[in-house]
Amino acid sequence: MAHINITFPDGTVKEFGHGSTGKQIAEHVSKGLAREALAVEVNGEVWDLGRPITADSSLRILKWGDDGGKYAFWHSSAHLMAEAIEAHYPGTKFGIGPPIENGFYYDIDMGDHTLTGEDLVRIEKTMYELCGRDVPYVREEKSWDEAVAYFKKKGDPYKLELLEDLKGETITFYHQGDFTDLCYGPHIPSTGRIKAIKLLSVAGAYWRGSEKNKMLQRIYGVTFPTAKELEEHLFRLEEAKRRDHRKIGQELELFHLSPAVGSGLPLWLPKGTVIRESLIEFLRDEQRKRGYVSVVTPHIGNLELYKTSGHYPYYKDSQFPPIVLENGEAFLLKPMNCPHHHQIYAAKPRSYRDLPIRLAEFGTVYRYEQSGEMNGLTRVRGFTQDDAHIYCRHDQVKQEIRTTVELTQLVFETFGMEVRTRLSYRDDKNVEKYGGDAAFWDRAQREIKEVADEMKLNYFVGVGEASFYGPKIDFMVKDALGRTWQLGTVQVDYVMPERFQLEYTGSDGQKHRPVIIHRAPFGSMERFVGILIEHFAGEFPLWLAPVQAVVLPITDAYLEYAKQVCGQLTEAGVRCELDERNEKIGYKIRDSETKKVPFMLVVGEKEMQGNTVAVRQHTKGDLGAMTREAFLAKTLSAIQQKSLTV
RNA sequence: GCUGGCGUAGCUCAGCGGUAGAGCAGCGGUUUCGUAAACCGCAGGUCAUCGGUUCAAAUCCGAUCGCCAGCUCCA
Repeated sequence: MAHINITFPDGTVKEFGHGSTGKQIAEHVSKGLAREALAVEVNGEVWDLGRPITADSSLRILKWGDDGGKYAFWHSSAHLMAEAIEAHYPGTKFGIGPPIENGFYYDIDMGDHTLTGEDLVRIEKTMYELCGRDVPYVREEKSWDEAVAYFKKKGDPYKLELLEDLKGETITFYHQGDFTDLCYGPHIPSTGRIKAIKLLSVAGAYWRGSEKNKMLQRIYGVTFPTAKELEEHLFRLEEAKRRDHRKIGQELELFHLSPAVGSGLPLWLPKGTVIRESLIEFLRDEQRKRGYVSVVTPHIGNLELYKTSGHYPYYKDSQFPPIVLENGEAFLLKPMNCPHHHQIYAAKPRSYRDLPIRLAEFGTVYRYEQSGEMNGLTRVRGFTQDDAHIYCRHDQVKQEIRTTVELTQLVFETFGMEVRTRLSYRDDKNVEKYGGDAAFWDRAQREIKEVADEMKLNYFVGVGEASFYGPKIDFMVKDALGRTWQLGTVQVDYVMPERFQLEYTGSDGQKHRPVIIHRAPFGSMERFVGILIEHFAGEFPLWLAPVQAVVLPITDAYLEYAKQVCGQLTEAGVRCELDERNEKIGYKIRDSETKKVPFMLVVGEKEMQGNTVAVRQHTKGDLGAMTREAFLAKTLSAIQQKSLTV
C-alpha cells in the first residue's frame, strides 16, 4: 500500500497511508486534538477533516482558535440555519451564506414573507434541534450539468446564477440532514459541534451587492462550540454598545443632532467644543512647527471653480444643489477646500525657492450624503476637515509624503489609537473614474509605495480606493460596532496642478508644474471626535476632558473655600467647576463620576484648615489629601504632557 | 437611495381603540451631611408632523420628516 509523507507545523515528517484523512491524522497525534479539530489546512488550503489526502503534504489541524477553523464552523452554521429555514418555510430561495468576521449570514428570498423577531426565535430553536441530532456534513463532487439539473428541479434561481460563473469546473455539494447546498466548503465534521446559537438580526441586502438587483433578506447569526463563549460574545456586544459615541455624546452633552437643523448636521455643545478646540490647538501647534501657514476660505465657491477641478458635474449626486443668482451666476457649498487653496497658490507668481508651500485650514465642507448613510458624528453632511495642501517640486514629493505620514502617526500615537494603513490605488479596470494621465498615476502610486516601504509601514492595498485625482495613504479605524472608518489621509495629486494650470518658476527660469499633497491627519473633526469618544469610552485624558476638575464642598460652610480653590485652578488654566448644590457629598461624587470628570476635589473642615484638597480620581477612587499647589502642579504637568493615564 | 424596525416629558421607558403614567433630571422647601443616589412637595407632554378610518385614535391605516440595523454609496 502506498504511503504519503505528512509535514507538521513543527517541521516533523510522518508517514501515513495513502488517502488518510485529516481526522485520522489528528487522531494519530492525540485524542484531544481530534476532539477539538474542526478542519485541516493542507498545503495552505483549508479542507474538510474527512477528505482523503492523496499526496505528500504539509498539514495543520485547525481548531476553534484558528481563523480557518472558525471560518469552517460559521460556514457550517450558515448551512444549519438554511436547513432550519427550509424546514419552516419550504420554497425559500437561497442566495449566499458565508462566514464573516464575527459569525455568518445567509441571504434568502422568501417571496412575500417578511421575517420578524419571532421567526428568528423559531429558526434558532430548530437549529438547536438539528445540531442536537449531530449529523455529518458530507461533501460530494458533481458535474456542472448535474448541479444545474438539481437546482432547476429545486427551483433556486440564485444558485443557478452562481453556477453560471462556475461553468466547466467541478462542482461540490454539501449535505447535512435534509439540506443540500452548492458550496466550495470546507465544513466541520458534524452539526453536533455547534452548541450555542444566536440569530442576531435581519436586514436587507442586494443580491450580489448591486443596487440594481433584487433586495434579499439577510439573517445574521453567530455560533460557538460552548454556551459560555456565546455568553461572553453577547456581553462584549453589550460593552461595545456602551461605548457608542452617540450615546456617550448625549450623556456627556458633547454634541446634539437636531432634526430642526437637519439630518447629518451636528451641533457642537459647549463640552464637545472644548474637545474639538483642544484637538485643533494641538494640531495647529504641530503644524506650525512643521512650516505650515494658516489660511481661511469661504464656505461657498463659484460653480465654475468646481467644473475646473472636475468635482462638478461628476460628483453632482453627492453635493447639495447649486445656489443660483438672478443673473445666472451659480455657487456651490464647498464639498472640499482644495480649489480655494489652489487659488491662494495661484494668487501670485511662485518661485522654486518658495516651495514647499503648506496651506492649512480647518475648513468646513458640505456633502450630500444619501439619507440612509448618516451616522452620529462619523458620517455627516457638514464637517470640518483638518485640511492642508502642500505645493512642492517633484524632487520634494517623497520627503513631504514622509513628513505628513509621520505627523499623522504622531496624532494617532498621542491618543494611543490603533490604526490600519491602506495604500489606496486606482482600479485599472475602471479608469474613467479617475482624472489625469496613466503616467502620473503610476508615478504617484510608486511614490507612496516607496515611502510606505521605506518607513516600514504595515499596510494593505485597496484597489479602487483612490480619490479621482490621486492615490492615497489612508488610516483606518474601527468604531464600537466594528465598522471601519477612514480617518487620516495623505494624497498625492498630479491632476489638479494641471487642471488649475498651477506653476512655479524653476532655477532654470522655466515654468514648472508643482505637485500637490492633500493631507488631513484627523480626517474630519466630527469623525475623529466620534471615534475618540468610543476609543476612550467618554473617559478622556485630562488634557481633553471638558471639565478637568470639580470642587465638591462637604457643606455650604466650606463654599467660600471651595470657591477659592476653584478660582485658583481656573486662573491657572484648569477647566474647573464648583458643585455648590445643597446635596450630600455622596450624591455630588456620584454625579461627577457619572459625568466622568477626571478629578473630584472634596473640601471640608480638614482641607480648609490645612489649605489642601482631598483628591478623588475618576474610576480610581480616593487619592487622599494634597496641598493645593501640589494638585495644581500635578494637573498642569499631566495636561502639558497630554498624558493618557490622567 | 433600498429593505426592515422604531419615534410617548430633558433622559430611560410603561400604556397599544374610551381622551397620558413611572423613575431619573429640573424647580421649591426641609436637612448641613466626609467619598457612587437624604426627605417632602411642585411643575413638565397639541403621545414626531400631516391626513384618513371610527361615536371615540398615543393606540388602526396612509404620507412626510427623523432615528436605528444592514445593503448600496462615500471626492
